[in-house]
Amino acid sequence: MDRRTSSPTSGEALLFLTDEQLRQGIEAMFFAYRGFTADPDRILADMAYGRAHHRAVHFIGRAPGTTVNNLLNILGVTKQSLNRVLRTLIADGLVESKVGRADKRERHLNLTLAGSTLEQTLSNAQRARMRAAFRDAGPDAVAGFRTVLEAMMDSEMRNSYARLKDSTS
Amino acid sequence: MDRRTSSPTSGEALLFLTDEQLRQGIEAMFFAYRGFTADPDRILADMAYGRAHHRAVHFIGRAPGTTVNNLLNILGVTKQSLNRVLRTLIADGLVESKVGRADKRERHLNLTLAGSTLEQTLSNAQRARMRAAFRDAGPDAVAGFRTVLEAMMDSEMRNSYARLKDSTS
DNA sequence: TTGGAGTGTCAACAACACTGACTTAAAATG
DNA sequence: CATTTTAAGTCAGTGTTGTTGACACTCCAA
Repeated sequence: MDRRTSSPTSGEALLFLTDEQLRQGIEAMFFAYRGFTADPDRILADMAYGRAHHRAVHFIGRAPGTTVNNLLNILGVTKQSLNRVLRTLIADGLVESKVGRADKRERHLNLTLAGSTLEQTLSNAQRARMRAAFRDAGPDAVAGFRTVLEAMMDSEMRNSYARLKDSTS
Repeated sequence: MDRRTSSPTSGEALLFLTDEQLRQGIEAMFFAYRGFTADPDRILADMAYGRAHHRAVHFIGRAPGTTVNNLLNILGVTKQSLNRVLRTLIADGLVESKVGRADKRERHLNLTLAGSTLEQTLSNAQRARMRAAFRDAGPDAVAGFRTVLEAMMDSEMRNSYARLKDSTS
């Protein structure tokens, strides 16, 4: 109905919060995410792997030696779902699982050389698009992009994100 | 191509294009998209519908009277996949399909009252999060957010996005 | 020693995507 | 007018990724 339903009393300052602006933001997220995953998906389509494998390989590469439980929290899926993916990755020699030293119940996950190669291939494809987008948009836009995305996360996800971010900064 | 790289010696100006910065952008997209879909997903989980129904209802509401083919292009799925979703939505009385006047091969899709209600419910949930994120981040960050997302889209998606954007601006 | 945590596995199922093949109807084209 | 193309719908089969629920095993800690 009315596009500027946000708050008629707040004046010009909040025009970026109208329903129409929000809807455009929503649609931008939808279309951009498709681009975001398109390149790795194309590579994976030729293999017996999917997006879930990409995610697992990405975060194992990012946090070497991580435990299954930690990965579970980052990925936000059930252990059964992750296990199916991990099993194939381990069977295919892309990931190795080592029993923990301190706590032998835990399994520590690492990429093998082959796993690291796959991770690089996928990352390079995804980074190329991100780099082009960042370059076209410029540093100020990139800062805003990150700020909004961070504000959009659930708080647990924001914690995971911050932990990963700080681990290599 | 290169709008920002006019300083060929790179240096400070391109620090936002390091692999580490790109990786953080990638992870921000991943975590944020989870938040982005979380609220509507929770609502849909209690019904017999999923994310695909949400998307269909969203874009039919956004472009009333759209044809099946147009929706197909926007959503980027096969007609079999879309048809499965549309069939249930039509059967449940949320969407109505009318034979085209000019071209009788086409079907024009519109939300019924019930469909519009569902769309509002889902949109409100998703907009609430987007609004909070936008408000926290501020107008400049939002502008940057939109700029980067647009640069990340495939060109066909960018066209769809622009067409929708202009249709209500 | 008992209870609980971390892990792994089996089975069943659902959502959502895909391909391929086919039909119907209508429009467009020669 | 005959042929081809387009729009939509359908049937059948398949694959990936997610879910529950149930159960076993190992190990840590009270």
